[in-house]
Amino acid sequence: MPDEQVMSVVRRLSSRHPLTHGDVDALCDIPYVTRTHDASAYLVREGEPSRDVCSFVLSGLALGQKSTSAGARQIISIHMAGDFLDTQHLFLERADHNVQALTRLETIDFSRRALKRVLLERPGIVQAMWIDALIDASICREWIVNVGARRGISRVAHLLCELAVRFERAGLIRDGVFEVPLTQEQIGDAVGLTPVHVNRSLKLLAAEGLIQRDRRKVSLSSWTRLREVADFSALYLHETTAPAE
Amino acid sequence: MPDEQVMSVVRRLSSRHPLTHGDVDALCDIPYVTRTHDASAYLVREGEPSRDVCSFVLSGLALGQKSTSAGARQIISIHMAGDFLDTQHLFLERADHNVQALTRLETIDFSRRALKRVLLERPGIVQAMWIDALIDASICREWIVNVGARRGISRVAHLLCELAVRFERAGLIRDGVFEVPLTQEQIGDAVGLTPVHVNRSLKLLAAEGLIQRDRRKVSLSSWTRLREVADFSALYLHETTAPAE
DNA sequence: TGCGGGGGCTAACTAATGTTAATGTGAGGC
DNA sequence: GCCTCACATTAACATTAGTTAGCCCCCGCA
Repeated sequence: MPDEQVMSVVRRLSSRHPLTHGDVDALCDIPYVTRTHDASAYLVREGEPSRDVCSFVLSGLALGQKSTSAGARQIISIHMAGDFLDTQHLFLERADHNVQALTRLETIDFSRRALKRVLLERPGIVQAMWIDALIDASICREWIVNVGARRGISRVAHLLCELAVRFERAGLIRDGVFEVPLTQEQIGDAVGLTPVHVNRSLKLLAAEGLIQRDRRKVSLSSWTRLREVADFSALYLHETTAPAE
Repeated sequence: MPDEQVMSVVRRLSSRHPLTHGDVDALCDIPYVTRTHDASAYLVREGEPSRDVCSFVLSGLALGQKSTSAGARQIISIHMAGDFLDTQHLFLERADHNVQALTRLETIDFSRRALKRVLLERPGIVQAMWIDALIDASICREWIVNVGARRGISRVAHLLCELAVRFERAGLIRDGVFEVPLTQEQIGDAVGLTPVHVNRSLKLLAAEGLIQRDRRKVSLSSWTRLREVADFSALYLHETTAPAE
């Protein structure tokens, strides 16, 4: 009988591509452990050999990030409950970015070797997992657009829109309110702005009545107008089940 | 006997992961046609269903790009001889970005359905192709850093470094000189700057003696110093065979 | 309860980049 | 061989975003 933790992995993969009973059984046979990481612990370091595990987030948030020689940090991905952490390194020998826990983080760590073996034997799992990795890459492309082609306030708004949609899907929103557990400096690192300018932008979004804030809790007062400012379209998230408007 | 065009695909995939004779035979059995696209022709359009072919570039350059509602265009990838064009949409139902020929472009177009079937039957090909897609995604991450965390002149320098390494690998460099077939406006669209600022930056790089320019022909006068300005490290390209320094 | 520190907030100033617009220049068409 | 057009170049000016710095507030901790 599969345990509940592995079932959340199965649910995720099934949402990407249908799995057979055999697929599910094979997944359940992969050796794994669950782990807890403290906030700000590093799971993966740029330049080091890929880990011998592949992690799936059960709770908490993690960040992907790289640094420049000038000391600037760029956040390149945000991972939440229900996301894999290592799909981008699954078949690469060396990590090209860091992965760091943002909050206390619970993960399932599968044996990478066993996972790869199962993948290569099972077309359904290959497709599900590959699709998952492709969607990560699609998000990455949208981030290039966000950071390269939009002005400050839109970048911040776009990040909020993306988090709202993804948190909603992950069940992290209660009564329209969600917590963005990023400091304003970290938001800046994600969208390519300084903390001061992030502050200005958030203040402006609130003043325009698009969002409401209380410390790090955010609620979206006008989804329509926020989307507009953010130039947000959920197409790039490739959700098969359309999220509520 | 496999023809020369398909062999260039085999070479590419073999460089990612070893293929068996059976893998090669299977690849050669996939139905394909070769096509020529005029400069600036669209191959893929954002929002449309994925094409029923998967293309591999034989010659010419292609761009991946998205637009914002404000009318700005962001180039998100550059594809040259030896690159696949569709790995990012292979298992997705809808295109999330445009793919456009930058120059006259020759491609091999494989039947997507047949390619997927062969992939799912052959672990070696899955790995080779998946690795190829993962490296595309790694480049994408570095582009986020470039556009989000570096100042103008470094962004331009970084793009030149990347093109130099990739062109070298694709055999497009003669006597240290290569042609960047992008207008300065297009360079700007790739690195998130206006054409005026790209011009300023190129002029400055030339004045500092890091590059030499003659129209769109570029040669790197000081690879070491250019790398330094660009904050360039080739790690993210995941080349297994290290390129000459 | 007092302290210490991190993060939020704001202001004043600076620097980087964008905008607009005018001019130059080379390549291809007729 | 000239015209035309797209692109490159440059300058002057406008705007956005970065920098520096100080204060405040909340929270955890002694």
